[in-house]
Amino acid sequence: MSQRPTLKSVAAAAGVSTAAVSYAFNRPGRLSDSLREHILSVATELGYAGPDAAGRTLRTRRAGAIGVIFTVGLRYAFSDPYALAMLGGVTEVAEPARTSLVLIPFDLGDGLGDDGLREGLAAVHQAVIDGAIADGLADDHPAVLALAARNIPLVRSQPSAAGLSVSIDDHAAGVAVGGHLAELGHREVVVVVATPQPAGVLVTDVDESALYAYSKQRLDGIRAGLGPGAQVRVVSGGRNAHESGRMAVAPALDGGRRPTAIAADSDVLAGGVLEALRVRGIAPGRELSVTGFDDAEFAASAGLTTVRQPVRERGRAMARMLIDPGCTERQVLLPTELVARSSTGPANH
Amino acid sequence: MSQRPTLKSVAAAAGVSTAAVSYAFNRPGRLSDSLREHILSVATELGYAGPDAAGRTLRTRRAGAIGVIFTVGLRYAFSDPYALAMLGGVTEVAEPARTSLVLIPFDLGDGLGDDGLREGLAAVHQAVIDGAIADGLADDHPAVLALAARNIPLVRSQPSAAGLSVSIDDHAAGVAVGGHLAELGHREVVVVVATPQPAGVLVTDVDESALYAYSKQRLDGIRAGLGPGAQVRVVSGGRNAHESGRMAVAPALDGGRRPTAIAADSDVLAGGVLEALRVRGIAPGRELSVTGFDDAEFAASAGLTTVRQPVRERGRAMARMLIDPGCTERQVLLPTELVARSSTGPANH
DNA sequence: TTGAACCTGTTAATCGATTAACAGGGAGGT
DNA sequence: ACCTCCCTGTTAATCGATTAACAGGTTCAA
Repeated sequence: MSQRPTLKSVAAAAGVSTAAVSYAFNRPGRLSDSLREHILSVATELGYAGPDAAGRTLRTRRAGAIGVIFTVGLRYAFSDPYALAMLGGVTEVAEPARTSLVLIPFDLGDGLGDDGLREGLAAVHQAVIDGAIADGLADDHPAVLALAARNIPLVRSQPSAAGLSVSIDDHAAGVAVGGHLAELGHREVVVVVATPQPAGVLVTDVDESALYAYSKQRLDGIRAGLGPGAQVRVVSGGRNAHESGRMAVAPALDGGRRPTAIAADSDVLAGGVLEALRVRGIAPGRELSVTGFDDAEFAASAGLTTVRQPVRERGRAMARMLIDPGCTERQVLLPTELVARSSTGPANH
Repeated sequence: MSQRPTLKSVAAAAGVSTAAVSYAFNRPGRLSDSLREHILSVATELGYAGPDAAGRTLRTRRAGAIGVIFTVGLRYAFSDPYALAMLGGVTEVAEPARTSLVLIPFDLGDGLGDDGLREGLAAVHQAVIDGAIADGLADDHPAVLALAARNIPLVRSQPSAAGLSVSIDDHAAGVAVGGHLAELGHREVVVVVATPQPAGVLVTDVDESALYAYSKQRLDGIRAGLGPGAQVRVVSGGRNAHESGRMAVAPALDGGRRPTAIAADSDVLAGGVLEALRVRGIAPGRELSVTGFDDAEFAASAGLTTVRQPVRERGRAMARMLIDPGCTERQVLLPTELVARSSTGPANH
């Protein structure tokens, strides 16, 4: 008696078939007005608010939601300008389509046991979604593999054989940065990247095979753009955050030969680098060149040389692929553009 | 044959019961190692990635996800500092609990027909969640009603008879603002609020019954704090955004008698107000007083008098109520504090 | 008068999984 | 020799809904 009301119990109480109740909620017009009203009134009387979401999703095989997973821990996403712009783009498309956004956490933890891994990916398996977006994760990342194994459409941020993707040419963008620095005469460059570690965990001897996929490509591009003979060191201050960039400056400058340029993997990191330089009284562009990535809002006013990419449009395109049935594109390549500003200058003053 | 594999088909292929397959994935140890491995290998062979989320959710009645709905259109949330701080707090609790966050869009549209309404709330009904958070919406808002009718726990941002809530005393905070202004001698005050309209839609003659619940309370508080005889006008520039605050200044100053203070409903709005004053060459605090709400990060450096509230903690507390089984609190009241800075000063210079 | 077409409502199969209850067989204790 | 307990695996009920197919009754035109 005190059970939660269901379609069935409403039908019983109203003296009709379950089909009728279902129609009353989902297809007004399929029933006579009088019966529909009767059913609806019985429903409210019983405190029945409409068909249960789980039951309906199982039956119709439609969840009305798309999932999103990130490189960055979910709790940091809300302070990461890149992630926010991306999500904003996704929402622009999802909201008018009445589609919910499911932000899915995952935690690979330290225990690498198979079961521990499945545990950390519980939310990825559990998420009730019609499709998913994986941003920044490599194709062989466990969370991406888990998502790909579920037979739902998956949009990646790098082109992947025959799969859906929205990407930029990270390697070419890296070449542009490297080429720009090479033209200015830079031969000693430190690259600052984000890694999955918490912010503030400094890694000077970065294992390049463990880099985020996009970082690796940009790095290779920078090396190619700089040409042979250039010295490139990689430093990380943890996740993609202002603080990480700040922390990375000390090991960049103090260890061994001093670089003439620092190339950061994002504008947020570059912002931290610039701040650290200011504290040390080093003039960006004159004494030391700095580059960023993304062309975030503050980059222009900070005079930061960076690679512009249409982040918001990226989110839109990714969502479109999942939501718009008329969308036939499967692999979108977005343009990038090097924007030279005052934070870069000649290596030999 | 080309069907998506299911628990049943895997069981058939492996020559075992469906129960065995289920246990293989969910309860290692319930089966002998040999059988488990056999099942798992058959599963991978068939391309079966594990139990289907929809089916499992229906059976277990657990979704592993909580929903969030906002006052602000979802696509704006990602640029609203308040919303971001709130979401950040929610995530701090949800992520370690491997719980997904479902951002639910809703659209009341213009057509007020019953069916149109149900249509606009489709995502609210459809969302597969274990509980939900409604922030900023009044108890009688259609989206909140729809959510409340689903028999899942709902956390509101205002105390509501016997329901879960995490709130601040908006009225008292308003009184604090009003009292502060009254002490300084202000008798003509313009209150700037956010309304559901898009940014940039100016409303000078605000219908107070249509205000967001929290706005209404703060407004009443401000009136009470100012005491009898004070003149209060309400202006809105649309949704909670910098731009809205900027737009609101013209009608605030130009219409009729000139106020000596502007009280904004959020720091973001206040930021817009300050900018507009700067353009007009009016000195905040000396010629015209300005107050905000929230104590956002930039408020201190901008010298903005505001009401501090622990937004992040609010998100955490809301999430805890839904996720932590050991959480017994049902109605949490968070503290607020008036922070007087340089943007307010005596009315009679 | 005869169908055709439409309106309403029902029957019953199905979506994909979980888990209490049960049962057979060995191990081990007395 | 007998009883109990543990280990593995199965049976079968159930979670809450959707919808193709069908059927009885009207309506209406020819």
